[in-house]
Amino acid sequence: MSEIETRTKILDTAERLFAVDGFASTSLRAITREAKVNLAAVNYHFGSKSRLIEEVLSRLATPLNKERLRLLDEAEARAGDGPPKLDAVLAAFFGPPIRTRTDPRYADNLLVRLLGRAHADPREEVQQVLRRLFSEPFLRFGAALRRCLPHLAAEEIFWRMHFGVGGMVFSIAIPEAPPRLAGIGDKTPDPAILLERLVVFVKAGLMAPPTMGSVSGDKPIPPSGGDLPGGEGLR
Amino acid sequence: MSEIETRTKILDTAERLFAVDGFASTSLRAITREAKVNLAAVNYHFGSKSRLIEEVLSRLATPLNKERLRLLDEAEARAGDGPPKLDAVLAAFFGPPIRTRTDPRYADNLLVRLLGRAHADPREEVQQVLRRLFSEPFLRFGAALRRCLPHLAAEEIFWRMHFGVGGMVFSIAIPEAPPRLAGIGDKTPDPAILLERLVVFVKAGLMAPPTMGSVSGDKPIPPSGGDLPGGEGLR
DNA sequence: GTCTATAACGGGATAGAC
DNA sequence: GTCTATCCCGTTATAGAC
Repeated sequence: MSEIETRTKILDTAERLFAVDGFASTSLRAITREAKVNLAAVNYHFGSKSRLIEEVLSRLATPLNKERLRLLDEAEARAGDGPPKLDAVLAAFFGPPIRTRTDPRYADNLLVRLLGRAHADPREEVQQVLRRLFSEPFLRFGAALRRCLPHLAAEEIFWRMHFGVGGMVFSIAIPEAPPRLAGIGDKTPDPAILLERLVVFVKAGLMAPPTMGSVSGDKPIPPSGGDLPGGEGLR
Repeated sequence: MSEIETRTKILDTAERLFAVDGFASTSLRAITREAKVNLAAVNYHFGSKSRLIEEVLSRLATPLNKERLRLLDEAEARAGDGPPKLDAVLAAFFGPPIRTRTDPRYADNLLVRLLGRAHADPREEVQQVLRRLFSEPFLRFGAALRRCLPHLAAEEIFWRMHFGVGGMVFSIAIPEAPPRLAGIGDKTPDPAILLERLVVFVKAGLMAPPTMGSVSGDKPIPPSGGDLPGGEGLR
């Protein structure tokens, strides 16, 4: 068996198992057993489990980011000198990951689930990889959104976008809880419909009026640290 | 040392470590070391790590649910026979977990972080516990929201609520990624402000027009919102 | 009830034959 | 490059002393 095949088989299998069971619960033994390769091959090709995780993530992030940025570029080009359309920006961001379901390799939302696992992983090494892979596209989308929503502080856009990412990750990527919780049924609905629901939801959330002041019922704490507006702020 | 003290010390320490490092990455050794109790005490008092996790979760869920439902009852009482106010319902749902930061035991958003870890955990046993603990309150809030938003299909409300929960969990509960990703700085902002941002965001999302694919017998959304490039996207 | 000691197991990593 | 065999460690769990 050629070296490349082995490497790829490991990556493919690891990707699937990581997405379904999480990184911590997936052992190298399970991966190599399913991939029908030898246990030692992982360390030979990747050096360690950590670096295998890193490889898996960066292999999927590269085309994903490219596609997202391509769509964003298109949206900005269509808008000329003005701000791009909010719908187009959101579709460029949320569309590519969700549409990967049409790729047979990523059936069952494998890619989005994997992203969810990574985002939820507490280990600093995983978080580092995520920052390395996604910081730049995230910043570009942040900039585009600021142009769409000039009345909002950059910090507010940032957090609202994070709520949206959280929504995607939690509802689609980590499908354990949602479907059964409320007795709606066992099956996750068609991802295309979820995408539409999500974009509608996030768009409305982004277009909400700026946040100011504190929600009733919460008594503020002596301001030793954080203060409301601006503060540490944005560049 | 009394039996109760030991048990409680284990619960307190486990809670903190689980919240910070996740369930899988926290060993019983780490817990007993920090709690200054014997390793075997965990198995003596709880039987297994799984049941310790269950205990930790149910200990925090009980008062949390009680408070949430109390606030919901109040909101419904204030509304008389009409539907409760949407703001009040959302504040009843999101407020209690976030406000736990004023409890010194849950400083640093420990409670919400723990909820996040649990929701993101792939293990069926953990998901079972979550369903057991949170199904009933979740259904009650779902019913209240349906009364606030009678034009939305129950399924749509359900998913939008999940997006909101995802937003909370991902942005507040799992703080590894957000603050640093976009160069906004290292510190998580004041949770009171986050709560308000979140409520504003979720409220707007809930009040968005129905999604096109929804089963509610309603008018389709304005088509200006639905253009998702990429063809495959929506049906 | 609590702790010491250890069992029983599975994990990741590695040396060395081929 | 690949595989076999093995190492060493940390894990949960348990048996038995106190």
